[in-house]
Amino acid sequence: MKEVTLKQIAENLGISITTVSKALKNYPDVSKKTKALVKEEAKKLHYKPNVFAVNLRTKQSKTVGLIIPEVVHHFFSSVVNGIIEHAEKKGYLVIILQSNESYKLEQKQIDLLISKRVDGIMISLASNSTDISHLQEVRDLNIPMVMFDKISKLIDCSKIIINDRKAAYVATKHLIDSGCKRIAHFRGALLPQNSIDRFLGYKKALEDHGIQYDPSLVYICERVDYKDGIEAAKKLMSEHDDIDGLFCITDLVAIGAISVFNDNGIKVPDDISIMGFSNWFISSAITPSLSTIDQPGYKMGKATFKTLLKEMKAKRKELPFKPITKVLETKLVVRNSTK
Amino acid sequence: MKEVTLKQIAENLGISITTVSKALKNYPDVSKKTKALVKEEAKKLHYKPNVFAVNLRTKQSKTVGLIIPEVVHHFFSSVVNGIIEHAEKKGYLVIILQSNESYKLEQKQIDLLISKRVDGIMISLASNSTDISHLQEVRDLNIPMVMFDKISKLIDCSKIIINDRKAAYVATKHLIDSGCKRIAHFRGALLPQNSIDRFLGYKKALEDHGIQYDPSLVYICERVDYKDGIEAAKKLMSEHDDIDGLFCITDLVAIGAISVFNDNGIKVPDDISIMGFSNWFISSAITPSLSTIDQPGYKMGKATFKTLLKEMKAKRKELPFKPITKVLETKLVVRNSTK
DNA sequence: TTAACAGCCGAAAACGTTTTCGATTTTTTA
DNA sequence: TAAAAAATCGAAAACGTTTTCGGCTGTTAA
Repeated sequence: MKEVTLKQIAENLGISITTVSKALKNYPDVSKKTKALVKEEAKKLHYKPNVFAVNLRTKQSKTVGLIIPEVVHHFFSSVVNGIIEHAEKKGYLVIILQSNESYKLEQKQIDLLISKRVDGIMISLASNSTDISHLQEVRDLNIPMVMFDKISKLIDCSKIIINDRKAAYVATKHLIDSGCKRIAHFRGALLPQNSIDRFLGYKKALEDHGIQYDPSLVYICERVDYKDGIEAAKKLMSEHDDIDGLFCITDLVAIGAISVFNDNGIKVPDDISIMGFSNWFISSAITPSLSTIDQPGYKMGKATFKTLLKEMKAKRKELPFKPITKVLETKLVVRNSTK
Repeated sequence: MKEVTLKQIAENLGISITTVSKALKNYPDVSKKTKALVKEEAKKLHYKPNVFAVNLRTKQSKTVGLIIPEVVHHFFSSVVNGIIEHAEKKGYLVIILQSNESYKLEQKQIDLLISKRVDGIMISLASNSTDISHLQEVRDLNIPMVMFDKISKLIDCSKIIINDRKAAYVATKHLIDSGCKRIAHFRGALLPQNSIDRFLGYKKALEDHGIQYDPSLVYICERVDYKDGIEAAKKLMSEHDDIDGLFCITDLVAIGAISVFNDNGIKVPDDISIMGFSNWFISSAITPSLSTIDQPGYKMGKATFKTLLKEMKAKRKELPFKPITKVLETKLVVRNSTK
């Protein structure tokens, strides 16, 4: 049971390997008759080109790499969804790696992808990635790369993002518009740009609407998850009793907070209005359903791959490529956790 | 700016390519002195082997394929997590494909993976995959394959599963033990084995405990999601008023049902006890928190890859490999939606 | 009749690695 | 000191494809 190769077909037909190869790829200097013959024989033998040889010869793998902080995560899995669907359509396969929010791992994985010779790399940074020499290496090797969501401004490459600051502004403004006067904010860790930007949007909205910014109303959620939300809410309750609005950096944090309020007889949204962020789909399934900002994960994945594709094409044709930055629209989603 | 190759190193050192190759791989017939020289030079030039050439020569890609019905799904993303983590440790990369529960797509993707010459394939079947000729092809080509969670009994390969029937039995028994007499079941579609097995477990538990099985208490949720849960719950409410227990095929269905009961003044668990299935982590975040069956996604991913690895190793050594079936333990998780 | 040309085909190099096997040198043994 | 054994190296084939370039045939134009 041997592999079917060009050689095999050539021998069967009594012609050269060259002609077989060219016939299968519709080169103009092969007669219609031979083309038909070759194609028929290829089909008969179930010929499939050996990708290993093709890769070696063409110097491309038709494979792209994707690094995300977490796989088990609604937003990122939506991005993955958008990416692999469009990649497959264009004949590319996707290798997925998870940095676990670790800078060290991220660095290793970049090396892995480079040594695997993927045609391009898509990455959303780990929160603690401040050193970016590994990313610079990708640029230096002239490997197409697109960053999305969690990006670094220090690297010159294409970027697909949302305007976190603006979105947070809209979220906070919605709380203000619905009558909230004392609005707390559960923010993320101090370093990640997302966390900073959302905080700044919150602050700006307050200031623009005549509400004094009060640092004691801002709580830090390091891991930005359900438990963080619970703890921050408990702390908030013990330290303040006049809060009527809360903007959380994540739906998950918001859900944690809601559960605390539910347990303590604080009515949402009557006593306190709550905004989440992401529109993780479970936010429509809790009680009360959560008002939030829709973060378009699928679209981001799609745009990320399409941009990478352009860059890969340009590279193959040895054309210059100017990195672009695309800002995707977010949407305010009003449900029952706000008035 | 040329690529660094073995040839390059050989020329620099005035020795042969063969020796360089062997030195880097610690062949015994290279002197310590040359080895040191070669390694030093390799490091100096940042030599990285060309995987394309290695693949061609060794006939393996050190890459495995993974096909799942859905990426944006808590259980499957947990499996993905378990797989890619352990694969990376062993030097394998993972290509992820999503069948979108479509048999047609699944078939194409298998072909894709075959033509990419992955070293092995892991797959959880689409619900409507009854024809399994594409899987048989994988077997025929002697490509290592492991099926997990949604499997087909007709294919002779390794399988990693849970005992759905037993788990459903435990879930239903928990309802019975806590005093429920009239227990409804929101099941999945008619075809998928999971759906059938969970239904059978439910039925068996009733029968074993002297409760008459009543077909009118079983509702079908085609898509097994939140909306299905809502609709089934509404229907249940309109058709029956004596239900005191409900076992749902999925946490998501259960959450949908709970929201309906919440809205209609039906107290959970006082009026009706509810069991989910999966222990999707949001189930601890809703009110009331959901009692459920823990389905070990991460462990399943880990076991799936490890089994595949064994099979790949056996193949390389041309040893026979006897497919195994591993049944992972599930756990009853009691929270506040049951008494 | 010759030159030019189009149409068709194949030899051969190249991609970069791995591995077999034989050659050469050095060391050990008798 | 000669023979045997060990240590070290390299030539070359192989993996299967793509592509350049030149050759051959037969037709057309001058």
